[in-house]
Amino acid sequence: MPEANHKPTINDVARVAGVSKKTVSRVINRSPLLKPETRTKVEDVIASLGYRPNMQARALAMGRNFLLGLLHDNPNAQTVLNFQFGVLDAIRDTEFALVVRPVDRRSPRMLDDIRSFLEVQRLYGVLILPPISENDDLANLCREMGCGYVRMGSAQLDDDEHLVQSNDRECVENVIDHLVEQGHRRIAIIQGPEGFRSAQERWEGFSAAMHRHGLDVPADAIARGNYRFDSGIAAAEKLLEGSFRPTAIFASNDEMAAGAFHMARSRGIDVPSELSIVGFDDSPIAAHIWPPMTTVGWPIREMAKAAALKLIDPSEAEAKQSIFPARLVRRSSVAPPQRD
Amino acid sequence: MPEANHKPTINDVARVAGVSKKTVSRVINRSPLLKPETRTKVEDVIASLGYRPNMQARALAMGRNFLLGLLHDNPNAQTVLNFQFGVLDAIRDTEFALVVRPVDRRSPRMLDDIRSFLEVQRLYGVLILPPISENDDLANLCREMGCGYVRMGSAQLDDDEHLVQSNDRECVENVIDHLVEQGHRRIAIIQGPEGFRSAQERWEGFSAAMHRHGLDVPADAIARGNYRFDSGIAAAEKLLEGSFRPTAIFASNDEMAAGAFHMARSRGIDVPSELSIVGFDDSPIAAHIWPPMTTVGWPIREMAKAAALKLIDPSEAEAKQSIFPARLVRRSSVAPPQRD
DNA sequence: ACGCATTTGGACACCGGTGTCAAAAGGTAA
DNA sequence: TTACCTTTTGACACCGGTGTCCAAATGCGT
Repeated sequence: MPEANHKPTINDVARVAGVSKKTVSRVINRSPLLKPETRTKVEDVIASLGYRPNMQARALAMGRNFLLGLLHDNPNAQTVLNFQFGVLDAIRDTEFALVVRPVDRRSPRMLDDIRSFLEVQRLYGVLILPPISENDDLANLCREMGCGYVRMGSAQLDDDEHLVQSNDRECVENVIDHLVEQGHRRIAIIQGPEGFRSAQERWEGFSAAMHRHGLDVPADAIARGNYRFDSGIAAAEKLLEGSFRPTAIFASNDEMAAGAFHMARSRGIDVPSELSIVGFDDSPIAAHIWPPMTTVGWPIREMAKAAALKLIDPSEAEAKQSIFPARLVRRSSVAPPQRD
Repeated sequence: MPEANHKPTINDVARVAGVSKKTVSRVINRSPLLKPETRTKVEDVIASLGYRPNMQARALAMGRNFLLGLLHDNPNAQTVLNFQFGVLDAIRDTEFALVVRPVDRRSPRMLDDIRSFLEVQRLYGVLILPPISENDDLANLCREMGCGYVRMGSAQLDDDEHLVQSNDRECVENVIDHLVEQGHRRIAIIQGPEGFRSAQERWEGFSAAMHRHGLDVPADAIARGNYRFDSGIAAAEKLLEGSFRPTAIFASNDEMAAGAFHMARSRGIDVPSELSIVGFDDSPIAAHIWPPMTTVGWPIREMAKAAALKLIDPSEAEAKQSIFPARLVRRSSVAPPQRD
């Protein structure tokens, strides 16, 4: 007799369908060696009983949880959030859930902490966000622990590693082209922090484009920040006080660009008539600041979704490495330079 | 003989220590009815073997996972992120992990989706963020599913429900007092969306303070937004075009306040000399916009941490309901009004 | 009709913990 | 010493799935 309101288990399904547990298990796991009519019969019983497999039991038996992990150590919090939404989008309507785990890049115990985390949680796979995605030890750890992983926005790696990135470098070149078209020739850059690949890529794009246009990039035209607002203020101050007298500044992310806005404003310099500024990321601040900021947008949510699907959907996993297009978002922080 | 590099299980520990599985289990679960010397002996073996309990097995046996869930449906994404960091802070150095789950407030299947999510994940407990924390059906569902929960920033509830909130209302009164001290008398408000308790609280604080100061609040002094930037622009436009001619605007959150900045700027109105603006939340935009915005900050990370501890730490759980202090953050978007 | 190769299905052990309950150990009183 | 009670421990079933491996069923050639 069927009990009152007891959650049906695989045994109940098997009993009602007149097959064994294992056969039901095969149906659930889409085993190909089942007679179609058996499959249908079992599926009907599953539906009529409202059976749902117990994830904890599966996790125990398979030694692996139905959880995706998000490993991040990101100075730009907004990016993390967008990334989350992309992953959540990918796993909507699946049995997967998303576990978020911050990583302390500077801690000497970082690897041990993550090892212990992976040991305990037995994740199905992890998505590693920049900049920590550039850490090869971390990637090796994941592999060693038998945990799938996708590295985001990092450099070209072994062919068998999953990677999702965007064409930052090329897009920064487009930014410079745009500024040059507007008539700018003294263009300065606020670089991202040393050792960050994204910062390196953006610098290379800048440098290549400037060179292509035959424009100088003296030391006075270069300042370095750490991707945070305050560092953008300081970097802009250095650039504006130097002898280079830029008519345009490219900042390697929007936060620092906003810092440059701040500095310009506090020195009474009008943006864009006296100084053009371009950022990178198309984060909310870019649209909310005054004047609305021209920046580079990259499809972070789509990238996150693709990364998650690489982990959970074998058919998506075939292309190990994907590149998504970034594009220039034109707003109002760029104008032709004033004549000297 | 001890095997090569096989992860030790509770059986290994029991065998080496010369006790039964169950005794080891008792040690792990801090059962009080163990002889201290037995406990010590087993703990030594655990340490020497480097044993770590398998969470999947525990989850199966106990019908409950060691996961905390974060349920949110929040138009202000930054808040979600801060909240996450607070929770992660609380569960650092524990065996818990954090699962993030967005909720679609407008979907008719919302409750079914969450039910299914809770059924599958068997979370230890969930933290419910505003505004969805105001939904009693959701709270009841959690209780029904045997899942612990803490509601954030909602109203006074049954005494046996966990609740963490801040004194929004009182703090908005302080905002108005501050504006009045500066000499403002025509103060307008941009309300949050209808049906949000936070919006309601902030409105009540505004209204009470205005009344206390004997100041009028005509219809022209009230506009409503939805907590997003664009709605702040529209609301500010309405206020600035009306006959009320406010000298100060209080916006119920920073995003909308930033929209008001935007509108003022696009109409050539200077902030703060011609118009003072105050926001709420102390989100990054408040500090990054020009001029830096006076706003109300509330200790969201501490609140999140407290909420998480209520779920996982019995000693923290005693105080069912906590209130944290919000405070005025003075920056540069408030100045005395110009004479008419 | 029969033997043999190939599907398909099922019994059973196993994953690594926890709960139950009775037995063993220890302590005190008679 | 025995009876009796309390504290501490262990044998065993159980959570709800999956993997192994063998038996039963099916298809096919002769």
